[in-house]
Amino acid sequence: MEETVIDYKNILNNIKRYVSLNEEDEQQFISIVRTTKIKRKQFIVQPNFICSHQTYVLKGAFKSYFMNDEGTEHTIQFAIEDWFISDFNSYVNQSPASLFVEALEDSTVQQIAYEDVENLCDKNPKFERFFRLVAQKSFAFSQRRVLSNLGKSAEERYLEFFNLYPSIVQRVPQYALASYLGMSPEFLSKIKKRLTTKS
Amino acid sequence: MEETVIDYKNILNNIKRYVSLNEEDEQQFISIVRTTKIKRKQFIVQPNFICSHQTYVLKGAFKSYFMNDEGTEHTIQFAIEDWFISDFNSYVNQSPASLFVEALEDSTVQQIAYEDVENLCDKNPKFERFFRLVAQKSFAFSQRRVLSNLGKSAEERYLEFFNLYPSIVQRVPQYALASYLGMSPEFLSKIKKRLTTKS
DNA sequence: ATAATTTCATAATCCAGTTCATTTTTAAAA
DNA sequence: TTTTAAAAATGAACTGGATTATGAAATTAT
Repeated sequence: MEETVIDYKNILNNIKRYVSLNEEDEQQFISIVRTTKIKRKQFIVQPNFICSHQTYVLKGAFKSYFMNDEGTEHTIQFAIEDWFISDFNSYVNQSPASLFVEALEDSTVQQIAYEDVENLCDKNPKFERFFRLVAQKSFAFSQRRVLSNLGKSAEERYLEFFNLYPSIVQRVPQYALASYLGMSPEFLSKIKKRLTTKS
Repeated sequence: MEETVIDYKNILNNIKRYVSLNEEDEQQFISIVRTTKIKRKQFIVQPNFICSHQTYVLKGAFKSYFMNDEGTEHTIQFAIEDWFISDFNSYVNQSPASLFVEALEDSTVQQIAYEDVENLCDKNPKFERFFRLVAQKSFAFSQRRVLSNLGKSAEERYLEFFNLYPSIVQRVPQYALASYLGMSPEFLSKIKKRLTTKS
């Protein structure tokens, strides 16, 4: 038999970085959270289906990626513990997704549905505030990331990512990382060799 | 003597795409808006200064750009009538900007200050909602833009931009557009020639 | 108007990164 | 454990787009 004590501490702490919550607020939020196990290689978002949930990673690892007409995979984001992941465009507009979101390991996630979130925001302005701040910070963060890569060579991009997220580099397949960093897997391989033989 | 009847219709309609406003809401919002004229080549945001306002373009055109260590200009965004522009990362975190925002023409803008916005959101949940939705949509939009350029050649990126924003192509300097599209001005010139001689 | 400054066009050369083809290593499945 | 499949490494040949340089055209300022 499997242990099923569900832990809301992490996701609640995440929220509390932006707004303070009392006991009742916490209960309101918990009531819309659904905890699920996801097997490696399983998809939680797929193109043409509407992305109905935001997913918080309690344990495990995911990648989101776009597949273009030629069938080339373009990695958009990685998510490990304490990160959110989704096809945000599909989620916000409740329109068909263009991304895959796939588990890279057996994982446990906590999901909240679009409608429940909207209702919660309606009912309790603290959450309206939380989701405003999160969206703003996420947008700001994504712009900062664009900036920090501007004019950088492939090697510089790899080094920057390695310094920021060493644990992710170990954990995800190298071809997915190459794709995320905007280079071919062969070239990333070459870079890594250059770096190890150099030092 | 200069005419100074200030027009709030446009910026209010922009808000009303997301939330409905009664007379009092409108007054609340108008009270924090400041209308200013900006001369061509004037900066409204500069690196190391905190970006204290969001700027709505009532008339005119702007670009935001990043200058890297080698002094190369990287255009991030254009804004013409009915667009907002700022260094959003600096604005949201009230941290020093890394972008320039510069007027490309003599312009008229309407600005709202960070603190006033936060107070307004506190006071009136409609605006909390509005700024949540805007941030979410902006983030979603920026992600969509990234996707639509993935795996595209320089020519395809130019064509896509041209189809979406023909008026901007006419209005902004070509080197700035090239920089926005992530190519050298020489190469954009080559592309345009290729396209005109082809047809 | 006209001088000064930006912006745009064109062409030759060059290189960072891709593509393709093969081999080796690692990990999943049975 | 063995089999099978997926991922990583390696190297040779190639290319999209950058760089550099120079002149022409268009704006802006005087």
